Amino acid sequence: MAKGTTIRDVAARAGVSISTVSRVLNGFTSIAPDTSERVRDAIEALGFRPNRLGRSLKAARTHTIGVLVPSLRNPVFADCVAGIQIACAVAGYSVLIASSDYDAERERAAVETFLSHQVEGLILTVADADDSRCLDALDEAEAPYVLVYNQPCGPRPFVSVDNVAAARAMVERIVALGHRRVGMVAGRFLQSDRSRLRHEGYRAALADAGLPSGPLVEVDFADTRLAQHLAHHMTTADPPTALFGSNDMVALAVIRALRDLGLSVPDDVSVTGFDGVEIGALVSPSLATLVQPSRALGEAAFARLLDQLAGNPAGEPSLLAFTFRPGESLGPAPTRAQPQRGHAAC
Amino acid sequence: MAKGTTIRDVAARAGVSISTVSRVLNGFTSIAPDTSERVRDAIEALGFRPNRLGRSLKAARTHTIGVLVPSLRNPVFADCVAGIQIACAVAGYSVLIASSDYDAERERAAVETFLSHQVEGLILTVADADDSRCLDALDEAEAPYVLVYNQPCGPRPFVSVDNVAAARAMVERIVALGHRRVGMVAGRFLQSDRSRLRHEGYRAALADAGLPSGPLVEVDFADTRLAQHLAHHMTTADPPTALFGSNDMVALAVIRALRDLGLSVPDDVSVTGFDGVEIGALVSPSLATLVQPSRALGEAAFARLLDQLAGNPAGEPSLLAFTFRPGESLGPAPTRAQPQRGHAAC
DNA sequence: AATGTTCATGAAAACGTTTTCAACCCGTCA
DNA sequence: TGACGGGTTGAAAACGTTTTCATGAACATT
Repeated sequence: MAKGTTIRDVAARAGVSISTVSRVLNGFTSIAPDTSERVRDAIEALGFRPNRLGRSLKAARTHTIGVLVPSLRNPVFADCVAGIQIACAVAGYSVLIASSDYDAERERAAVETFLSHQVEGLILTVADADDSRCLDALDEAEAPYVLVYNQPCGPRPFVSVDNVAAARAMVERIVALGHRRVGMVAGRFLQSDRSRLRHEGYRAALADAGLPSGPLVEVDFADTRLAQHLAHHMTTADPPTALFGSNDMVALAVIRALRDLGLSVPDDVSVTGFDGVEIGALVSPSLATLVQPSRALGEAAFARLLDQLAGNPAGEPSLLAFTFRPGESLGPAPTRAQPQRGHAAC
Repeated sequence: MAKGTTIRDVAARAGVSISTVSRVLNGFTSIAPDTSERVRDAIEALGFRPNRLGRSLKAARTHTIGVLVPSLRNPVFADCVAGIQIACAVAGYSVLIASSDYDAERERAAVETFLSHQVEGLILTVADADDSRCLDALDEAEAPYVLVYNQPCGPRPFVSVDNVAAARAMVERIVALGHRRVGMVAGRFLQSDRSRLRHEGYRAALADAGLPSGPLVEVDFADTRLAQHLAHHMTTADPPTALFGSNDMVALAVIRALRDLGLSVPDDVSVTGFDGVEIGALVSPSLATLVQPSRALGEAAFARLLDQLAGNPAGEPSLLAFTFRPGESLGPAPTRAQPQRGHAAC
């Protein structure tokens, strides 16, 4: 296709009008068999590829959605996007993608761009689904969207697991193994409402068990000095025997940091994650975690969006089931006889 | 913006023609200050957002690129896409994304879709850059593109590391540690020309050292029965003492499989990877690997594409530097006294 | 006072489609 | 034979922009 073959060229070559070409392209009305064939030949010969800009402009349908996630570098989002892609490919939708890096301003910018592209809908994970300028913008523009991973209190459509219940389930398992002092290492609450909700579940589970909340360490998502932060809490008189990571990436970093501190997982400290990224099962010690069905979440989000596009009302809450995945990183609480210290020498 | 505010509405409200609105929007020609302000007010009041379809159609510029990778679930690609996204955001480009799942037919389909969207260029990783229908299609359409990770023999523009040299460097380090029998676990050659090139480097390094090539295990990317395949090779009379994985995901799976076989890494068998995905540094044993600058590759690919779009000629080869990252998975060859067997009992 | 020059603006064409409307050709039915 | 109807087709409008061209006004130059 020599850089700009248009429907007009096809029409000329086939000796018909552009209307006819358009018709064989979209094929709803009846056309004479030989005409159809001539047109098809011309299309083939010229390597004609319809220009979606023209088509979309006229038809007011782009068959394109926008997907916004905090970062593709967290496998949980990459997996979800993969799910979305699969569903989109099947349904004939294209995907515009952007990452916010957990930043509200970049969320805004991305949404703005998506809207100018006339996407038919959006799937997104935002920092805070109950207080989000970009979601306000979407509401005002009356643009269909579905949140994924976010679990707002408000009426916004979302697909996720029940974060509070899931975190609670996780912590209950920790407690059941005899741990009495359980800390949490969480992604920044301001950057992740999920982190906040999981903390809520964590506290509830501990409260139910009559246990105090352990230390809470809030960390940035790409924090390289995690060991230092942890050291502070692990060298007290009564350090936690288990740490609940608000997501798998955090949990894996925690395990690494503990090892750097000379602590053994799970012999000295147990660590659990949240998300169920595939890699957690491959590492050693394997990561005990709470599995979200990431790919299914993506697919469900898209299905939900299609529903909205079809004009169906919002529908039910869309909470998907989570599961627990056991792993070597979670063991019974160590006997209290000899609390471990951070460094052998002191 | 009430679902369809157009430049015409803005013009009407501001009491000017649409040409004038367009001009303040794009702002190259001079306009009277008060006119400009009135228009700007109208835009603000109506929440007007220019429709890119119209704009792109007329201007023949979409400011959009297409990105095609085998799978976002492999962090090496996710990282690269993240790099592309950063560069795109800076340059004001939008990103259409698709995954091929290592399948040539899906590569075709994705490229076809991208072209119909009138992307200005593409960045892609294909199964085989020297024999690819989808690249042929791009060449024929005269669409600008840059390969990333692929390293074709032919004249196609690419950005990557030198796979052969990098694999060779990796294997030289293995050999330097006393390993005499080095196997390779590789992604399917048909699905990954990188895998093929790395195998080439592996063989060259062994040949240089006067060593025979060890067993080669080709695996699918989502192979769950890796342990079975490996068992076959690890239970011979003279099993390899080191395994070179063609990428980090494979290497991590190998480590896991070896553990399932009752073998210790690195005491019984050393394992190395290729890619340098972040997670490899977090796991235990940490993965010795050859680091590709994935994010930089993405950024460089986009820079290169921009160059092409600006009409600059192809330019130099674009081979980025790789580095070696040590890790616990690679140790000295075990003394040959007592070759390990797969299972304790037999 | 006549003639340029510049500046600000509007009218209209154009981008590549889809879609409405009308027209034509043919055969069928009364 | 004349009206009717279905099956095919074309002409032209429309989608929301950008851009060319033309116009008029204000101003400076002779």
